[in-house]
Amino acid sequence: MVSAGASRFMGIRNEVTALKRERTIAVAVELFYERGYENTSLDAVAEQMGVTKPFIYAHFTSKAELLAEICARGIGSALDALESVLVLPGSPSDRLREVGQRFVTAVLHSQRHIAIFSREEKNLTAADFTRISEMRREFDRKLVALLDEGVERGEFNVPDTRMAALAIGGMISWAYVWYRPHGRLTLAETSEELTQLILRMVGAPMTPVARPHKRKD
Amino acid sequence: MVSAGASRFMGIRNEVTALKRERTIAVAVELFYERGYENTSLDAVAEQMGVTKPFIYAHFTSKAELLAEICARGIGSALDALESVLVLPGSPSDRLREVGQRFVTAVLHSQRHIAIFSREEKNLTAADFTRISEMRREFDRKLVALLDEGVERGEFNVPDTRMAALAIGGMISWAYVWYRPHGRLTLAETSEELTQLILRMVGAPMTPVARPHKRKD
DNA sequence: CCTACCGATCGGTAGG
DNA sequence: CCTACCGATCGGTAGG
Repeated sequence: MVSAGASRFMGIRNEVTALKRERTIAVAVELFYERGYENTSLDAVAEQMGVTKPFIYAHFTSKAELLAEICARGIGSALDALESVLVLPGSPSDRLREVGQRFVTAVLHSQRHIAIFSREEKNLTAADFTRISEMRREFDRKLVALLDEGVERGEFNVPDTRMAALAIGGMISWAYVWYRPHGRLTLAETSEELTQLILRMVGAPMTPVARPHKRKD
Repeated sequence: MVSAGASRFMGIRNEVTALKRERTIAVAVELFYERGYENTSLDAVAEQMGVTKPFIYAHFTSKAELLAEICARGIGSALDALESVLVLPGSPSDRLREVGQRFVTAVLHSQRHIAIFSREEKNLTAADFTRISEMRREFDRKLVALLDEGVERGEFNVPDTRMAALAIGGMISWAYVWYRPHGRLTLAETSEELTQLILRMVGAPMTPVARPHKRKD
């Protein structure tokens, strides 16, 4: 992924190119999310940016490539969140709690990307779909491994870790459907609640229900 | 919904009409699910049935109506499953267990319908989308009410029943993504496992492998 | 309910 | 990277 932090390694030319790609992707995310991929013409994307279609084709070879980039970022952010925890020390319970927090946060921050991947799967090329699905399977495998470790150490009580991983993944991924940034609960509260539900589901040792309230000691 | 059981109340003419609608819907479900709604022409649907497009327009006013019917059946089957339990006697735990079984079963039987609704939301007319979304909200409200009842009676331990209902709904709905009819687990096994996870998540008693929850803080 | 067709949309590109 | 365009697709319908 091209991030602002990489700028210092790029010439001004590449930097401008990267910026144009980023802007195009950002606009496409918005429109694909609001109207759907097939209901969004590249003319509409270009118009939203104040340019014309060939501008887009200077940076992407096809509409489907733009879609693939968006989907890969969505799944990638969830996978990154998981992997960032797996290198940390701590008990399986501690790490699963941290996974919950980061995974939920990633999904909610990438809400639109995740929604687009969920909806537009059939509009990806076969190669892109395979690649991105592999990322999803990678996520599942690593989550299963964490659950297995917790079971082995006697911290979790789960009869079928593969199914539990799918249940956890689904329960969180589905949040893209109902979460609203200015809804009843903040992102942090939502993340905290869902993490508690995950821990309870796998029978992790109960910590006092950490409601997002200020403690008054 | 028109079912075979209604035949005795219909003339042969209406029965034939109903049959044609059913066949059209069945073929459309298959193709919309496999290729996506926008990638499926009505010519393709008609061809699959050995007829031509005007055959379809004799029974549906538009492609979007066909889509709406499919989506409504998917959500309707989940809602029916929930409502069929709410009229039964029994403790909240008993009924939640039954909801788990029936809801999972309904989702997996309607897997393709649920997938199509999840993906094609943006292709529904505004009116259809509102109507079907209302069914989904109805589902959530009724599940929240059941959880609330369990909390009041001290059977469940859930800090936020609205979020728990969304988590349960999501975890099960998501099964359309990964469930495979001839996969590792049968439908009954999948249903049983997921139901156990639900019960554990809300702190319901009697889970065979449950541990006592510490409630001091 | 078929044949035949229309009108609109749109991804992609030639030419400059 | 713009203007201008092409070619294909497809929802929907007239006419019989």
